[in-house]
Formats: sequence, C-alpha cells, structure tokens
Amino acid sequence: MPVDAMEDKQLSPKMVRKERDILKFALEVFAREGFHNADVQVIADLAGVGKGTIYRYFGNKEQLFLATSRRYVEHLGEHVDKQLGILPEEYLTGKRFDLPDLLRRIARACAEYYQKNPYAIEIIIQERAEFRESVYPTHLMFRSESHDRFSLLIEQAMDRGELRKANSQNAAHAYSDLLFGSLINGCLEGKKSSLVERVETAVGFFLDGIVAPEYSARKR
Amino acid sequence: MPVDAMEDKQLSPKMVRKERDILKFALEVFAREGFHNADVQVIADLAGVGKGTIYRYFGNKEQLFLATSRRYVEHLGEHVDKQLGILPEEYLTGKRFDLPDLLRRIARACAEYYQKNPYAIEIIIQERAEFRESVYPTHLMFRSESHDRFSLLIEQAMDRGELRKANSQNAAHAYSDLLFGSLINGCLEGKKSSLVERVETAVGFFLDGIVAPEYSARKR
Amino acid sequence: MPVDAMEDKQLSPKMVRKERDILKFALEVFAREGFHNADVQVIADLAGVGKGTIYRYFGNKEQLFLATSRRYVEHLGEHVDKQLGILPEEYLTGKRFDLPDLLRRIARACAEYYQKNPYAIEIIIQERAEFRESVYPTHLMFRSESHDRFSLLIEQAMDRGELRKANSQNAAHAYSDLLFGSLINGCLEGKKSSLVERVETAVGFFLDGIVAPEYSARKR
Amino acid sequence: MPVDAMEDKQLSPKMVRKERDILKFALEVFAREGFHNADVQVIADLAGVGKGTIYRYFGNKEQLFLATSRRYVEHLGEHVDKQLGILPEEYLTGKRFDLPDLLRRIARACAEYYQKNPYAIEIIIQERAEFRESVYPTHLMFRSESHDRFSLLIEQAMDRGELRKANSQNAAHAYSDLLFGSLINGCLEGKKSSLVERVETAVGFFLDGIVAPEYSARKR
DNA sequence: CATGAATGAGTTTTCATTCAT
DNA sequence: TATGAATGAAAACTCATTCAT
Repeated sequence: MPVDAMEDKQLSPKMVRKERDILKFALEVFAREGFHNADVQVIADLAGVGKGTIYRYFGNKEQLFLATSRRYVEHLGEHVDKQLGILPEEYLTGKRFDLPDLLRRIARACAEYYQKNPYAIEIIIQERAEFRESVYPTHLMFRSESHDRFSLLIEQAMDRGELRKANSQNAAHAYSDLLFGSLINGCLEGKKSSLVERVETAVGFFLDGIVAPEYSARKR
Repeated sequence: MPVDAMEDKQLSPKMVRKERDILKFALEVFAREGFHNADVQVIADLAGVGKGTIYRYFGNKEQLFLATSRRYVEHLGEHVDKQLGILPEEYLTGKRFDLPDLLRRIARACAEYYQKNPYAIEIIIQERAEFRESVYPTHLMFRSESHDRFSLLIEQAMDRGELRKANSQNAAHAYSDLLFGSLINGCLEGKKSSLVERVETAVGFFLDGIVAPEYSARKR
Repeated sequence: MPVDAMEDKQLSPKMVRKERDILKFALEVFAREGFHNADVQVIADLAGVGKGTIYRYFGNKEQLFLATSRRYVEHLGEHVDKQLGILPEEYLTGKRFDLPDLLRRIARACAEYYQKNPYAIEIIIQERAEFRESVYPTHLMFRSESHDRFSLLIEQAMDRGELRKANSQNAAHAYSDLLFGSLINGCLEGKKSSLVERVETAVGFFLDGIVAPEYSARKR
Repeated sequence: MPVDAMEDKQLSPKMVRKERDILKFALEVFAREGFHNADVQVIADLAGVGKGTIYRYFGNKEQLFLATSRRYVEHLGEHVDKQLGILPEEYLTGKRFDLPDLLRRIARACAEYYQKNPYAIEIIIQERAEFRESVYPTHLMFRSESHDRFSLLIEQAMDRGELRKANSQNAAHAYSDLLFGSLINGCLEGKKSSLVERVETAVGFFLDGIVAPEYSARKR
C-alpha cells in the first residue's frame, strides 16, 4: 500500500496522479473547514475516490493532513527557489554578498505564493493549532535545519558587515516571526489588501528600522 | 441564567467565583487539548461543578471558549496597563514623546504576561484556527479599535520626527505581526529560552533595523 | 405540601389560585408542545411561580400532566352538565324518555366545549399516546364508571323501544368511538369547519343510519 | 446512502432486507415505548445492526419513525386490497352497487389488520400526538386523496339511492371518524374482546342507525 | 487494488428533579 | 413555604476507521 512519498515506493503514474488529487482536495477541505470539521468522505468524493483508498494511501486522517501540509510547504519551497533562481547558491558560496536583498526576495516569494494559494496558509495555522510542537512546524522558515542554515547565513553577513552585530539566532527568529505573523494576519484581510505589500513593508522595517536615524542619534 | 459578563446580570459573589473557576480550567483544558479535543465534562470536573452548570453559564461549548478567550485577553490588557502605569496617558496627551520606548514597553509587557501564562497564547491560536475572521481576533493588538488608535499614535510620532515617514497603517501592522509571530512561535520553544528576550530583540530590530548603518549608507 | 386536589388538603385560597394558574398554563404548553417537548420551566415562568413550586404542588411532570388532564375533563363535564341542565336526572329517574335526544345533546355539548378549548382535546391525545391504558382514559365517555352507567341508559332505552335491540355495551362503545374520532379528527381541520357541525352530523348517522330505508327494505 | 423507498435508489437485496428488519423492530419499539421514549440504540440492537446504520438509512429518529408509519400504513392498504379482492374495481366502475357492503368490508379488513398487528395502530396515535397535522395523517382513511375519492363514492351511492341524501363530505368524515375511534379505542381493550367485532358493530350502527324505526316514525 | 457499507466510540446538549437558602 | 441554581442521567447524532466484497 502506498503510504506516502515518505517511504518512496515505486508508485505507478496513475497512483501518483490519484495521490496528488487527493491532496489537492484535502488542502481545500482542511483549509475551509479546519482539521476537525473536515470530513474525509467529502475529500474522497471531491477526489473521486473511495474513502478506503484515502486510508490505504495515507493511513489515517492525521497522516493525510500532515501529508497535505508537507506537500504545500514543498510547493512553497519550489516557488521560492524558482523566484530566487541561482541566487541562494551564490550567496551561500560567497560569490555574492547582499543578505538584506536575499531576505527581501525570500519574503516576497513567500508572500506571492500564499497570495496565490490562500488555502495553504490556513493549513499552517491548523497544523500549529492541532499538532503543536510535536510535528510543528513544517513551515519552511521554522524547520530547525532551515533555521540553522539561516542563522549561519546571518552570522556571515554580520561578519561581512552587512548586518549589525547581534545574536544571529535571535535575528533569525525575529525575521521568521515577522514573516509568519505578516502572512498569517495578512491573509485574513483577504481581498482588502495585498499580502505581498504587507510583507514587504514589514521586512523593510525589520531591515532598516522604523526609528528616524536623527532621533536615534539624538537619543544616544 | 448567568450568560456572561456581556449581559451584566447581577451575579452573586458565589456565581462570580464559580464563573471564574470554570474559565480558569477552561483555559487550561482548551489550551492543552485544543478546542475540539477539549471535553466539557473534564472542565466541569476540574472546576468542581456539574456539566449542566457550565451550559447554564455559557450556553454551549463555543460560547464557553469565546468567553475564555475574552477573559484572558482582558487579563493581558490589565497586565499591560499595569506595567505601563501612567505612561500611555502621558503619551496620548503629548506630555511625553517617545513612541519607540512605548512600543518596547508594550511588547515586553505582553511577553511577560504570556511567559507567565503560556496557556493564554494557545487560546489565541485556537481561536484563530477554529473561528477565523468571524470572531478573530480578540487579541489586543489586532482589534480594529486598538489598531486605529495605534496607527494614530504612530502617525503622530512620525510627525514629531521620532519615526521615519511611512504609511502608519503598514507600520502598525508590521509591529502587530512581529509581536504576534514572536509570541506564538516563542512560546513553543517553551522553557528553552525566554519569551521576553525573544520579543524584545525582535522589537529592537523593528525599531532600529538589522542592516548595519554603514552598509546601508554605502548602498545609497 | 399540596399534592393535588386528590388528597383534599385544606388549600388556602392563594394556593388554589396558584394551582389553577399552573394548570392553565400547563394545558397550553402541553397542548402546544406535546408532553415530552413541554418544558416545566416554561410552565413555571408563564404561571409566574418557581419551578420548585410546581414540583411541590404536583410531584413530578407526569402528575402535573395528569392533573391537567383531569382538570379539563372536569371542565368538560361541567360544561356538559350545564348544557344539559336538569335533563340527565330526569332521564335517569325515568321522568323523561328520549335517549336519542340526550345523545345528540351530549355530543353537541362536548363539541362546543372542545371548539372553544381546542387545547383540551390535544391533551386527550397526549394522554392516550403517552400513558395508554395505565391511566387512560380520563376522558368522560371512556371512564369505565361512565361507560357502565351509559350502557345501562342505552339498555333501558332499548327496553322502552327507543333503540333497536342490540348489545348495549357495543352500542355504548360505538357512540363513544364516534364521538372520540370526530372530536380528535375534527379539531385538526381547525378553522376550516365547525367541530360542532361535524360531530352533530356524525351522531345523526349513528342514530338514524346512512342507508336509505327503502334500499334497506328492498335488501331484506 | 439508502434514504428510504421514497427516493428509489437501487438497494441491494441485502439492504432491502436490512431496511425491512429495522422497520420491523422500529415498529415494535415505537409502539411499545412511544416515540420519545424509544431509544434508537434499542432498535439497532434488536435489528442486529449498528446505530450508525440506522442513521445512514433513515437520517434521523423522526425520519425513522415516519418511515415506519408509512410502511405499516402501506401494509394495511395491501391487506385491505387483498381482502376486497376485485371488488373495489367493480364498485368504482359501476358493475356492482352496494356501498354499504363495501363499507362493511373495508372496516372489517382494517380491523382484521390491526387485530393481527396491534403495534401498528399505536404508531398512528404516536404520529398524531407528535407530528400533528404537519404530517398527519398517514392513515389510509384520512389521506385527503383517499377522502376525496371516498366522498365521490358515497355521492354516487346516494344518487343510486343506496344511501340517504346527505352531505357526502360529512358522511365520509363520519365513517372515517367512527372507524378511527373504534380502532384506537378498541385496540386498548386488548385481549378482552375482538377488535373486529367492535368495529363491525359500530359500522352497523353507522349504516342502519341505532334508533328503532318505529320510534323514529312515531316521532315524525 | 478499490470500494463504500457498516460500525460504535465519543461528545454535545437537554431538562426533570433536587435541595440549600 | 417558595425559589431557582445545580446536577447528571440519558439520548441523539457524527464520522474516523475497518473490512467484506
């Protein structure tokens, strides 16, 4: 039985397609109804498969949800990678130095993705609300591997003089938290305003501060 | 029937005490189990009352949850007010000018509160996850009245030259989002690190930026 | 504690009035909602007494219902007696002979009563549906004492040659059943038509038959 | 999901059998306990199915009850049809003229059915008590279509001289009411006496009257 | 493999009844 | 005596999960 991409069994193309369909509708239903109110039967009906099939593919409702979450975090990752193009490699290998720029680009790419896929961010909330630290967070920025790589990047930028000296862990957290908060809250405003704009402005403050330099200087 | 403080019936002291107890344990159970997994019977048992009593006081599970959320947002408000003391009045009436300082103090007070009451922040998540925009957010910073007053404060500070010129709405959002994100994510780290520290650092970046001033100047 | 008129305690006028009020609203609520859907609290509220009072007066919901039923059957009885005036006495003592006339009068009086008090007949149904033979029927015609007296009356009328020779028990049943059916079904038609008319016509057929005499003769 | 025979889904023979079993025990339990006191779990246990199955088949308790009622009214209809054999057709098409005879036969067939299935009549009471005019009456005689056809039959018989001239609607009502009352009240007597006998005698009076012809003549 | 009928554990909610005040 | 707050037993109903076909 195909349990998931995790244990990479060789899935026939048809099965791959079916799995993708299921996850597509799972996203929709979980996002619209919330984890608990989502009815597996509804997902099955939308996906045009039997309920049993979902259970064979994903084991149980929780695993189905987690697979959905994983899937769309991966999508986000792909989108970000595509938007950034070759850049991260260059940054990482030191060919290019401009972390502020990178931070802006990442944030923008995330915001773009969630603006296009508002369901996906709802999944993040649901995961945080239902599964907490046990599985949380699947979210890109908050996976510890990412976080560590990210802290390192920040540290190097500090060394290069791009960023003020500070605790890089804290800085990484602050950036993640701001991004997270902006995305979560921004998506609620719905059509009223642009998620991308909200996120970009927020990151702008993170980078350059909101205090007027003169005022800041005067205080010192 | 005592429905809630909303419709301010004259509740006897005993009933007030009972209501408070129920909400105390409701907080605990909703926070630990999540809205859906919380069993009203468990709350009743912990509070030492019959299940019927809870339903008489709050009507249904949803109202019980919402009352809990309201209660602890009010608590937060009280804590913040107490920590700020006479300050906000002075800021608002223009006797004192230092919004950056106020922003730091508010953030610190929130962080303190949630560090002492980690359950309370879990309620915020649950409310966001379960009830969305319909009721969300009860949270202090995100109530639109607060937000508007807040935007105004920021605008005045910009006029006074304390803050850089920018869209005050956006700035208010960015501050709220950062605070929200830091609290939500910070509380997950649990005992590992201080929520207050995480929030303070984050607000520091919001105020002063992370980009090194020299680097920033060079780029220009 | 006043349990009911059954055990005729000496009730103060105030208590009598209260009991009457309770039964008045009990009638209304039981009739409108049905026995099970009726909420004792609602009756208490309408009667302007505490729920506890109802329980002290009537013991439990079932007894309250039964007391209500009894009360309004008595009312019916009083109405019938009043309409009949001195007649029954005269019939019973043989001063007057015209049972067909009496049967018409009784039926008309019942129909009048229920036309004026449609709630009361609903109580009959509820009692039949909920309590069956155990307590059923409180209804005038169907109480065995009445029934027996009634059968006797019929028998005497047969002897006097007013009625055809037949089994008087059966005849009494047939009359009761017809009356019962007409009242129950007639009240459903509601405002559409007159209950009195329906009942009178029905009793007319019971008395004189529907078959055309000539046809009847021809068949014989 | 098999909702009922109403929406004629293609039910497998097994499902048909299961539905029939459920209704059989539903009849028993509803009749014995009454609608409200009936526990769906008990019906499920008796029918040897899970509670969920009942809810899948019938939606909710009310629908289950109504389906039961419908089922056994249909059974009654079938029994009556069978007992009458070819007769009604002949009456309707005018090949045969003897409505009094038909009325006797119908009443007898109904009485036979309910004598054999005393539970079924209890359902009629329950339906009347719980659901009133909203759904009531499912009962054969009282369905308005039946009633209208019935009135017509009576009218024709009046024209043919079999019945006395009278308002045919009223006559139809009187017959229905008498039948209804006799069945409802007769079944309560239980084993004491024959329902069939009670009903037959009653219809006898409806047809030929109880007043002695001579007495009747003398009065005129 | 795929299905969807069957299941029953688990929860919410109501309301008759009690009893302390 | 009168009250109405408190209670908890009882029942309807849902839906994740299983498994026979």
